[in-house]
Amino acid sequence: MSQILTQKFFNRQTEKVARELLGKFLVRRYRGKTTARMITEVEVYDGFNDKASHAARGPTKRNAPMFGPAGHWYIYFTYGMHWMLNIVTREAGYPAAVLIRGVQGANGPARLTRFFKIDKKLNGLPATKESGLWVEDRRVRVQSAYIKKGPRMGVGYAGPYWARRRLRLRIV
DNA sequence: TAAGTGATCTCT
DNA sequence: GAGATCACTTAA
Repeated sequence: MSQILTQKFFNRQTEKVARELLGKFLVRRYRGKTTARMITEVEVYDGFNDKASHAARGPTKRNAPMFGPAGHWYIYFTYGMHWMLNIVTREAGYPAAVLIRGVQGANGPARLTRFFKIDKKLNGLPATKESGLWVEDRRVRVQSAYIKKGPRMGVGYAGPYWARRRLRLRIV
């Protein structure tokens, strides 16, 4: 039995969503084939004040989905070759998202997007079957003892406070 | 440890 | 319009 996560799931506190996303399944339907992998690692980017977030300096063309409603994808291109996948949380107007950094068999945010054939075509689309990329609850329970929190990767530019906050969660 | 790679952002 | 930056990966 599996259940597709709806907007309601994502329209909550970002840290809570991130915590509960661990153990859920990222599901991709692409050219007639469906692939699913369990989410194993995520990072929180929450609010206007988070200096590590793209939203820290207000809305731009790129980060627009972060300011939109929950349950939509925010996908951006970086380092000239990598796509990053985020799911938007919280209500419209409040910029927040969870970066999906790893699934079983594809560790690393850019590896996972390559694995699932994810690019800008999905940016801004909702996490539903219609868009071809969504998240399912397949009743896997991840106990807190198996979740490790640590500082987010590659955000040293955000200053010590925001760089050190333990907003990266992964299953160990 | 460092190179690769190009869109996006922030100034001029 | 130019220059810097970048929520990374790979190969060494």
